[in-house]
Amino acid sequence: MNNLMDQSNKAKTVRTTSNGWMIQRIAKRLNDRMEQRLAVLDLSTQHFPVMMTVLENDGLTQTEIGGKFGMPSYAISRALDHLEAKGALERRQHPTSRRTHTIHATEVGQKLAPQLFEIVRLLNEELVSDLSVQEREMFQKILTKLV
Amino acid sequence: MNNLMDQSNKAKTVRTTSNGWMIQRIAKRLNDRMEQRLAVLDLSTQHFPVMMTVLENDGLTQTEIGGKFGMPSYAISRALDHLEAKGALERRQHPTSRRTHTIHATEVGQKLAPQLFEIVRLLNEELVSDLSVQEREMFQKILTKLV
DNA sequence: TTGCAATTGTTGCAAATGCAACTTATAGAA
DNA sequence: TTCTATAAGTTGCATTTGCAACAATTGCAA
Repeated sequence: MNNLMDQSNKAKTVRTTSNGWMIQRIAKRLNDRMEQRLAVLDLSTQHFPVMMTVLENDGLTQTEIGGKFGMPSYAISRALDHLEAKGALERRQHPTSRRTHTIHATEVGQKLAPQLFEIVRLLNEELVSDLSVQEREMFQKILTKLV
Repeated sequence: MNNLMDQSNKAKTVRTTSNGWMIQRIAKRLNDRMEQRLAVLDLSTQHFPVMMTVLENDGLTQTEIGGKFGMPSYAISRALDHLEAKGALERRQHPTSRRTHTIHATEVGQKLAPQLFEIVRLLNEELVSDLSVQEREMFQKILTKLV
């Protein structure tokens, strides 16, 4: 009986102090909000990092894109299918390798950029709205260390 | 042309400074490791919070469990199906409401508790292993504020 | 020069998930 | 007392995702 009280207390301690659990909670909330805002642009959080990576580096291969943030090739392929279908990106034949594509933003894709940046800015602002300036600086420093 | 350089630089800035993006990266890594460790116990990250909630509060209804951490009823139902099938939890008839269940940990479920606590402890330790004591304290304080 | 292990990317299929419709039951307004 | 809106929970179905098999291609060791 005392042992069950121990377990109950431990479970409560996990819920209230586990950094991992809190990060998951926060990440889920962020992801849900991100999905909402991206849906308006006919995008999802699967498309977003691909789009952003190509906006930063025009001409990467699919393997390189996936390598930038750990997304498997089948998911890259599917995200590109969607982004290509909506005219935001295009696959081009690699100059020297017939089995490889290079991925390029189109004008449509470039026009998405400011909207994506704005979504990011707003969600990040909302995320830290209750933190002091010092806490914000420390938070970013720590996150940078953990990534 | 200059505008494309701007967008490329902005995309890079997002990648390297966005708290939201970094949180998503960290959360994904944590989730992946959690899935790995839970798989050994024939559990997933969908089952974990349900199990932990019941270990903390024996006898909650499904609606109450879902309300604790924002999990929809159909997902609670499915997680309970699995946990019940593996003998870790049991649904009981609510004493005064025929359409409601109360959820209880079984002995099998209670035996899972120390293993779950240990998984949490190890992953949390690994998470902050590169942080100083001061950074760890600040990090937890900030996360508690953001949740 | 040749052969094969590895690479790049795609896709079929099974499993998981999101959603809405559904059933049974109940609280409370009329 | 009766009726209905809401509640608790389940599940069918469409969509998404994970995985592994696959085709075409290439780099490099033998």
